Amino acid sequence: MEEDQSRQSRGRKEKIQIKVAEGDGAGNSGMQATTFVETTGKQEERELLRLEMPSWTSPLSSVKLTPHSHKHKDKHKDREHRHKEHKKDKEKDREKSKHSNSEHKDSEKKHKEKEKTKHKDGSSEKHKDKHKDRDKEKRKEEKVRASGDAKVKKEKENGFSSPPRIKDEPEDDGYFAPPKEDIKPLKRPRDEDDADFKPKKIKTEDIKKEKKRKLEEEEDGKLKKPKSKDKDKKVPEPDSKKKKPKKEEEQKWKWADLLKHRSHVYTTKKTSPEDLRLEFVAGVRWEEERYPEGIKWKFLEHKGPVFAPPYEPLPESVKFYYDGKVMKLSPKAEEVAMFFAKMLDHEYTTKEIFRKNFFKDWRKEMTNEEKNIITNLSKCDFTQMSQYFKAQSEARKQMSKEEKLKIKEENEKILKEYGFCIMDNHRERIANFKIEPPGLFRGRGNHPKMGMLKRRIMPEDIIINCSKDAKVPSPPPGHKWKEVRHDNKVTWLVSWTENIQGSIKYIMLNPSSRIKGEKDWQKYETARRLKKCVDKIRNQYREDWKSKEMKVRQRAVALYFIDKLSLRAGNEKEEGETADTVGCCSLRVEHINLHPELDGQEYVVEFDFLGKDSIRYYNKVPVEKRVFKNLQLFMENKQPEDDLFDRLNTAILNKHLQDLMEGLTAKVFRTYNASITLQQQLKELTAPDENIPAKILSYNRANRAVAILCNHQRAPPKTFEKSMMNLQSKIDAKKEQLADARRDLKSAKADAKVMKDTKTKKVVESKKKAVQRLEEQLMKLEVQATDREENKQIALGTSKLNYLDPRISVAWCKKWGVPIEKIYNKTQREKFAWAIDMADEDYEF
DNA sequence: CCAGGTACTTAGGAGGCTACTT
DNA sequence: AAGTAGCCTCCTAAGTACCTGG
Repeated sequence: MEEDQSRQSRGRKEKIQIKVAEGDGAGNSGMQATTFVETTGKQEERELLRLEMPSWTSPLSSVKLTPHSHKHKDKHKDREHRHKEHKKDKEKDREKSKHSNSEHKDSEKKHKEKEKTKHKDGSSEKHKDKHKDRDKEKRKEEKVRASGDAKVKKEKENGFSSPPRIKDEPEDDGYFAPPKEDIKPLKRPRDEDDADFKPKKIKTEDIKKEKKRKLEEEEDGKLKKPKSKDKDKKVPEPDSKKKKPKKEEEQKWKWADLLKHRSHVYTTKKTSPEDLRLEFVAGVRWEEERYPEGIKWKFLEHKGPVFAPPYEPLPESVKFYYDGKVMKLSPKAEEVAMFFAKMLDHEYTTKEIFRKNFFKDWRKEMTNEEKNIITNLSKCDFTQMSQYFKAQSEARKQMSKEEKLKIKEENEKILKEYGFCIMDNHRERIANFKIEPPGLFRGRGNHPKMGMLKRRIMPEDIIINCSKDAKVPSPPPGHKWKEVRHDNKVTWLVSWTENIQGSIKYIMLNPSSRIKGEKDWQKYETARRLKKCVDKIRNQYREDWKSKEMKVRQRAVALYFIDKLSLRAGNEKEEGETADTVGCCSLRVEHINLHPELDGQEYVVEFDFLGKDSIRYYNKVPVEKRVFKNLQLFMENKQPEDDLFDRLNTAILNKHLQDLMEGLTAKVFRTYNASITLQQQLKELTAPDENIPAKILSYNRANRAVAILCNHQRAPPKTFEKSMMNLQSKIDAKKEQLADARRDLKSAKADAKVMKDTKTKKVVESKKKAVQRLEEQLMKLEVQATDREENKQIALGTSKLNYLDPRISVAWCKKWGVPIEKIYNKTQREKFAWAIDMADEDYEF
C-alpha cells in the first residue's frame, strides 16, 4: 500500500507535465470496451474482485477483540483509522512533494506563498475567484495541521479486505461499471407503459385541479378531523387500513390506483363492485390531490414534537474531581460534563479537536466560579460519572421483564399520541417525532466541529407547521412555540435550527406515507425515463469531449464519471465547517492519478478520495483516450489541491442535464445505474431450477453488485471471523451427519433387498428422507456461508432502500415464487407498499 | 452568476431486540 | 437461564437540489 501510494505521488508529478495532444480522434467504443459482455458465473467473481480495491487486510488482525461492550467502540475506532490512514498517506504525499517540512507553521506559510505566486502568474485566469482561492488556502492550513497530529498507526485503509476466495483471480482493473444496456440491449417491448408520467410539479399538478378541488372541499368538510372512531364511518375512504385487522397493517393506500392516476393511466379492470367504487373514489381523490403547483397537502394536523427528557442531576454520591479535589458542579455544567463522561470510552475523547471544542463549549455552561477553577480539561476526572453511567445502563439491561414491558408500553403510548398525524384524511406515521436530545456533536470523519455542544432544543426554538383549519398543538406548559405557520408547500410538520452548523432540522413523515411513497415512485419513474434517452445523452457527452469550450469539456468528462461510475454530484461545501469530502464536481487534482498504462490496460484513472460520510472511494478505471487526454489538460498547471473541474459545479451540470431531459439531475444516474444493474444481474444470476435459498443468494449477489457500484460500505462486523468459524464447524458437523445418514441408508437398502418386507422398505424410505433433509440443511448452511463471506464489508441496505426500484424486486419475487418477506422485512414492505401493490411479475424497469 | 437559505434524500453506526444456542 | 449472533430500528449527519434576491 505504502509503496503504491508513493509510486502514485511520483507518477502524479510527472504526469502533470504532459501536454495534451489535441483531438487525436481515436475515440472509440469506449463504454463497450470496459463493461461486461459475457455473463457467466465467472462474472460474478469479477464483480466481486472490485472489492479487492487496495490490498487491505482485515482490521481484525490489528484491532484487539473485546467482547460485547466494546464492540461498537471498536467499530468506530476502525472508521477513524480508515480515515486517518487515508489522510496520513495523503499527507505523506504532499510532504514529499514539497521537500518535507516538519514544522506546521512553516509549511503552512510556504504553502500560502506558493499559492500566491502561482495565482499571480500563469494560469490565473483559469482559476475561479478569490473566494475559492481563500478556501483552498484554508484547506491547506487544515491539512497541514491534520498531518501534524496524524498518529503513526498502521492500520488498513477502510478496514476492508478482499474475500479470500477470489484472491487467485487474475488481477482485474478493479473497475466496475454497471453493465450498460447499450452493450446488451434489454428486450424491452414495454417501454410505453408509463409513458405519460411527468415528473415535474408543473406538469403533474396543473390538470383538472379546479373541478377536483371543489370536490375535495366537500369531502374535506366532512372529514376534517377524522379522529379514530369518526374515521371508520367514512365509507368512501379508499383507506382500507383498520378494516381488516390483519397482523400487519393493511396497506393504507391503494397505491396502484393512486399512482396509476398520477400518471394518467386509467384502466377499466375492475373486479368487484367494492373495488369499483373504491377505484372511483380513489380516482377522484387522487386527481383531486394533484394539487396546483407545489402544494403538498390540504389538511395537516399533529400533536407537535416530543421533547428530550429533562436532565436528572447526579446523586450526591457521584463525584467529580478537578485537579484531585472533589467539586460539586452546577446542574448545567454537570449535564455537559456528563455528556463527556458518557463518551469516555470512545477514542475521540482523546482527540485534540474534540477536546478543544468540548472544553470551550463546556466552559460556556459553567458559572463564573466554575470557570475560574476549571481551566484545564486534563485535570478533570470524570471516572465516577462514567462509572455511574455504565452502571445505569447495566441496570437497565438487568431490568425484569415486567419493568421492560412497562417501558415498552409507555413508549407505545407516546408513539400513539405523537407518532401520527392527519394529512389529507389519512392517519400517517411520522418518521422522527422526537426532538434530538442534547449531547456532544460528533461529525463523521475528520470533522472540525466534533465535540461541540449540541444544545437542548426548547419549545421556543420550534416552528410548528399545520393547516389553518387544524388544531394547533399546544406547547408544554409554561412555554410557547417560536412560530406557528401554515405552509402547505412543504411537507414538514416541525422544524428547528440546530446550533452546530446552523442548519434546519425537520420532522417529516414516515417512508410509508403517501407523500414519501409518491415521491419515491416519481424518483424511479424519472430514472426510467433516463433509460430511454441515456444513449442519446452518452453520445452527446462524447461529442462534448471535443468541444472548444473548456467548460463544456469539463462538464462532459464529469458527466461521464457520473454515468460510468455512479459518482455523486459533489456540491461545493463550506470550508472548515465540515469534513473534507468530495463528489464528482468537487474532485481535486490530488484525488486522481493518471496512468497511461497500468497492469496491461491503457488510460487508467485511479481515483482515491473521501466521499460522503468520509467513506473512501478507491477505484482504477480504464477510460477512453479522449477522456484521459482531457483530464491531463484539466490538470495542467494545477496544484494538487486545485479543483479538477475548475469551470464546473453542480448547478451548471444540473442545468445542462435539465436541458437534456426534463427532471434529470446528476443523482438520477445513480438511481438509474443501480436499478438497471439490479435488473440485469437478476436476469443473469437467477437459475430457474434453483431452490429458494439459492435464489435468495442470487438476489443478494445482484444487490451486492449494486452496493459495490455505489460504494456502500460498512465496517466488517467485529465478530465476523468468529461467526464464520462457527458456521464452518456447523457445516462440518452437518457433513458428518449426512455421511452417517447415507451409510444408514445404504445398509437399510441392503437389508431391504434381503428381507423384502414392507417394514424394511419403510425404513429405507425414512432413511432416504433423512438423507434428503440433511442434504438440504447442508446446502442451506453453505449458501449462508457464501453469502456472509461475500457480504463482509458491503452494506446492502442503503441501495436496497434508496436506489433499487422496488418493483424490480417485487416482480422478481413473483416470477420465481420467492416470498416477498425473504427480500424485504416489515419496514421495507411498508415503505415499498406502493411497489408491492402495483408491480406484476413482468415488470420491466 | 453567486451566496445564502431551505427542503428533502441518502448514509453508516449504535444500540436494542429476538431468536437461537448452550 | 444466560449468553450470543445477527437482524432491525432508531438516530441524526451528510449529502443533493433548488430557490431567492442581489
